[in-house]
Amino acid sequence: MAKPDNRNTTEQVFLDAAERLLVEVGYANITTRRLAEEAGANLGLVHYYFGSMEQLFIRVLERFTDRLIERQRGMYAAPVPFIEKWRAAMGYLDEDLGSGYQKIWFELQALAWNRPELRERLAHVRRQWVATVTEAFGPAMEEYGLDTERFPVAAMVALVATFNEGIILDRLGGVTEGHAELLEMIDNWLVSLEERKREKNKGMGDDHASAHS
Amino acid sequence: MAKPDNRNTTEQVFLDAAERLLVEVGYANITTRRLAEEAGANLGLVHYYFGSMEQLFIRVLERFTDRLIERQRGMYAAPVPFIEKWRAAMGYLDEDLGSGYQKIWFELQALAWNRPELRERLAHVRRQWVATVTEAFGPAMEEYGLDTERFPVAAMVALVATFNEGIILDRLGGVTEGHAELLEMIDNWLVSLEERKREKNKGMGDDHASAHS
DNA sequence: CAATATGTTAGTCATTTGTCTAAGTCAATT
DNA sequence: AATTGACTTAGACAAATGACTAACATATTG
Repeated sequence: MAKPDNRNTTEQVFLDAAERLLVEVGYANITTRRLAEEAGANLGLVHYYFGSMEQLFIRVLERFTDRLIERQRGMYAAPVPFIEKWRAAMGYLDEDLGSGYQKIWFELQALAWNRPELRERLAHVRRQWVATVTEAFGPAMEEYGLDTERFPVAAMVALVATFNEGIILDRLGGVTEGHAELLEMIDNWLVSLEERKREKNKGMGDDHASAHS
Repeated sequence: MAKPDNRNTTEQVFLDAAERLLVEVGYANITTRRLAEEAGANLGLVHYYFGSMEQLFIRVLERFTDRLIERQRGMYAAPVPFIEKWRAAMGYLDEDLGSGYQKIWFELQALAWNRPELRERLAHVRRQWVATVTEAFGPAMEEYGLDTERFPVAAMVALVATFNEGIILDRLGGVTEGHAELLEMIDNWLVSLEERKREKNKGMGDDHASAHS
């Protein structure tokens, strides 16, 4: 298959094929032969590169989660207003559905429910995700003047994390009812918070707002 | 196995065994032989009663969702204050985790991602769930004096539905961080809404509040 | 060029899989 | 007690599975 390059290439070909099959048929229906066929490679190579299907799935998970965290970090670290980060994040909901990212992600989760080894890594990813979002939420909530006594940052982050997962789960099941209303409600709320913030800033010296353009 | 009773008994024995295996090993690791062993029944009976594993899973899903919807309906139809319904619903989050209900439920969902036939039924259950919750939320939000223009009932129901699913998903992966804070935040909020309601009622004639005890 | 490490192929192996059948058991009805 | 029908059993079958190996090809290095 991948003659010109080093060992890494064929390995990636297998991981790519595995991701495609996760989208198409789910983890339970992936066999060594099916994987080899999808990768356009020989059956024996699966054993040569990964040793077993179990190890292959671990590699798929590692590569996938690395990319996921990197993207998440990049998005929230960008120097743009919070509402734009939010909209970018919500945009991924649609984008990732079409690309099959979410199917891969949730197939790996379902696989991990029955493999303690994988669960550990999943939990780790989730912790990094929460940490990243928390870093963005803390300052944003302060800017917006939200009462973090009544609405702790940890609670808000947990709310966002869970309802995001729920939305994805719904969509994988073909359900979209209520999603648009929900996202619109939140967006409207953020817009009102932005407006309130701007008025407040104006109240105590508007040199900050006007000095920019 | 189940000699004394009619055909129904052995069938239920298989369905019970299937649920137990869904909890223990997941749908992907259930084979006809393993199922028969778990049920303490003969291998051939699987074919006799269900024809195939596919059909068996359909029966498991049907029985399970029927019970789920019935419970949900009963809970929200009870003539108690909304906050009590809410607390009962949140109580199920812990209860169902211990009993394995959530594992069964999500294994069936994961199975359905790759079986259009099952997806249909899942979506149907979800619609009934939303309908039931909406019936309880509409009146409650009105009582609490929430602005349903800014916070549409459909959006709030979708929020609750999705974050619930997300919490369950987290817990199946062994993650519980932030959940307590989130549930506490919501509970506090509901308590404050209850108080506000009581004060408002007092303001416009307190015969309603005092005439009770 | 020879030697060596790396990558690939075709094919084998023992198990396990889902499905199906023919023979058997047993209780209720006639 | 014989017959009927529902229920159960042991066993068989082809097909598919994961794991593995010995031989071959290729590229890299000395």
